[in-house]
Amino acid sequence: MDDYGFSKSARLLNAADYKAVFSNAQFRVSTRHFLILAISDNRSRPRLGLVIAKKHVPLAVHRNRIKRLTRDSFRRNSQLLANLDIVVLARKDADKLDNKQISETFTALWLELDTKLKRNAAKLLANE
RNA sequence: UGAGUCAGCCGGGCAAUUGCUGCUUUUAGCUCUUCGUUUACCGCUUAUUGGUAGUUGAGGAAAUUAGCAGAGGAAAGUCCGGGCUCCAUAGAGCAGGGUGCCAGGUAACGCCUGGGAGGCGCAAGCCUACGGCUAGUGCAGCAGAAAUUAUACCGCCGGGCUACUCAAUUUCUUGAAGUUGAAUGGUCAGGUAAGGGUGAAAUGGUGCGGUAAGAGCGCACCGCGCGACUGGUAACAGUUCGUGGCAAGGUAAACCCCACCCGGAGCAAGGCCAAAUAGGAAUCCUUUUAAUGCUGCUCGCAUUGGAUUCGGGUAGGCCGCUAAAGACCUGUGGCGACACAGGUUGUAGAUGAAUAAUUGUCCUCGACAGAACCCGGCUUAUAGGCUGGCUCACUUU
RNA sequence: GGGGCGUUAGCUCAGUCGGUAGAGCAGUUGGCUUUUAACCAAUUGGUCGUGCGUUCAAGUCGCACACGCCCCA
Repeated sequence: MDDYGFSKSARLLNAADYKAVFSNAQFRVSTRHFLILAISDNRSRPRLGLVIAKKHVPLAVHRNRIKRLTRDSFRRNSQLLANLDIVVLARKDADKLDNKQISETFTALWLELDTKLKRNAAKLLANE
């Protein structure tokens, strides 16, 4: 698990995968510009899906930019995210941020997600 | 040098590290899987055949090695045209829609080129839905006398009748009556279209003659219509000739007429494989009505009915999917758009959707903006920069 | 990606054939009522999405652009 690749096995591929995440999201973290939903799975690797609505980011160029930056941040931090299926949604004015701000935002969000995940695991252990 | 105008081109560069997609390629035969071969075991049957594990052959997926390629001039809007696919082989008529000076180019176009006409500009040059209201029908508020084969309200003009005033003159006794003329007013029947606050628009313009006053009523010049002639393929043009006193207002991005063009849907088209699920599906043959579909309608065509056979099909996957009316160079023809011939080159193909991120560095400090079946146009957005032609102004020689 | 529709007062909508744009609700003022609501009367409010064009005249006709909505797997 020391590669930083982002191939098809690391993406959500069809409508069923997305539906699973939306309908029973276990973890939610967000900022003013982004919302992250996630569920834990028994896979060996994390998977990412992106939902960048045209309504919130009107220009195709900006949508593509946000997706690229999100993927890049995801693959750099994939060790943190163990076996999660993650969906990232863009909110309004997400296109107003520059590249550096987006990268920083995601790094922070991954960390927050990681702490939530660990707390959850600890809780499960305590219950047992 | 400055201002302008037209045409063409570029659309951050370089390096390092880490990534993505496609194609080709390397490796281990460790993982999964499809089809075939064959061995053993198990179950079942008249025969077949099915399952599990292994041998071996071919292929695929994923991984791995290396290499190559990887957004635009608008990729955009979807405003037109074409290819391609299905609907019948794309058919007939009506309806409907589009185009609209002429000629040419093109696969085609609402595009482009050349020409004509009109308009703008000192000029280079630019702009124009630019057929027909002397085929028909309709429309024009308010204002104005009048809004359409013009009309006659005011005004102007002479005439008849009449009222009154003035002047001249006749008759007879101071005064009165009559006649004639002039001015003014009223009235009657006419003549006029020069002038008349209006209005977007008022039925040729200027001058002279003419007249009671006026008027293309007549004449000259200008303008306009029609015909001929000449030039031009044509639109159209003319210091040309003849003819008409002028009759013909606006609106067709009003209905409409004329000429030419258009079948419908769209890659979410359409085809193939195929969990789930539901009971039909495919092929052949046949016929009347009805229903549905092919476009709004009519004609016309197809399907539902019977027989034979066993596959059909949603999620998902694959094909369609990129070599093309291609790009570049040279030559020939043409004013040109473009065409033809020869040569060179091989240039994204994603699918929750690739072409990027970070750092360094340089400069002029980087605009508008992201392919989704493919082309030809148009339109709209766009920081800054480069090249060439032409025009005007100024300066110098 | 493709196809279709819309934009008029604060809100919901009319506007036929081009001729100075209306209705209902809401708002304001007055009346009625002890007061409020209801009711009655009067009244305010419009760059007709934006621009260019055709026309004497454009909400209406033509073109371009902007924004919003719906449908097709």
